[in-house]
Amino acid sequence: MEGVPEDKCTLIAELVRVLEMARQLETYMAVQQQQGDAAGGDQRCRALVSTMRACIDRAVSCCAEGRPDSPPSGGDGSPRSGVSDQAGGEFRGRGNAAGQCKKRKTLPKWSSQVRVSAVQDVSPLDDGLSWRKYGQKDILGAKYPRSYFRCTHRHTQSCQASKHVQRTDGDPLLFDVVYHGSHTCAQAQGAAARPVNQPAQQQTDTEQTTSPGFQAGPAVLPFSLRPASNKPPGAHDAGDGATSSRFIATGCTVTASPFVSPATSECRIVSGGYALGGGVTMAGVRNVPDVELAATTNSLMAMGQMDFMFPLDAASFLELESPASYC
DNA sequence: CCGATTTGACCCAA
DNA sequence: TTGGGTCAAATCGG
Repeated sequence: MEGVPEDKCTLIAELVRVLEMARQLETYMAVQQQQGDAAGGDQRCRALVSTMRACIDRAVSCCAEGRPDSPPSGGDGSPRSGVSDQAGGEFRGRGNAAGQCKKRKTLPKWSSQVRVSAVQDVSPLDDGLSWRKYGQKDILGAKYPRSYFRCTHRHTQSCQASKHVQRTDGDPLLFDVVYHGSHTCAQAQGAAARPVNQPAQQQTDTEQTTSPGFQAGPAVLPFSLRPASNKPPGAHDAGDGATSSRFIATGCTVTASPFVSPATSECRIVSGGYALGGGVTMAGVRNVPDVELAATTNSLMAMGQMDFMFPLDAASFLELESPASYC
């Protein structure tokens, strides 16, 4: 976080280029639509896409190479978000008589971004697992409070999983979801709880196709967005594996939410955990192009428009983005 | 009555 | 000292 290393400069440059191209692409497409000029525009679009991919490729390479020193804020990753809920979280905490955890232990963590179709529509945030809200906090500089969830079975099954959810400032429809630790409870055993950063977990493919089905039931709406009525009825061990893990299994960027409302919702994994790489923090990985850009709305939102095209080349492109490959 | 949510207070890392 | 993360009592709802 101090000086900007060369790698990062390159990275930034590449990202800027991609951004610019995205804008151009957007413009071309808009023109196409108006003029019905499919031929010429199409070629230009292809060229742009190709170049963009190359840029992203280089950017990802930069990430990978710069990784060793990438833990930007402190060795263990984000300094603030260090998690204290580890196994046996019960004995942590104030007073901490046990005193066995002087330092907050950092669990593997990864984040995703979830876009909802409407402010009150938080169903895409349901990852199929049962979470219990244990806190909410206003975050300095953030418009919206951050909600804290932990696995419902934390005490009964010592499941360490927890997650933080927060609306992004720029886009109220976009949520930042940060997962800490992986589910070890029974509901996760089935299929769900695999950390999204475990790409080998290919069991998600089936879920993908069934996504609407498992969601059909009462959705978990663990957010305070909703009116006072609490307790989402469907929040228990659905065991329906529909979790964030599916995101990662298919790559980092998934458009058209695999979850509930594919039409409008959108989820994307922002980062891989550093469990694999042993040091890459989310902050570091957030440099992944489409991710960061998507999170940063405003003028950068042009990238958001591009999402639809990534899946076209998803195979190769996503490989680059697979957290395991560089995290 | 039981389990989930809310919310103020506390703990701890930076 | 500050602010993020967590605890736990109070409250709510089925």
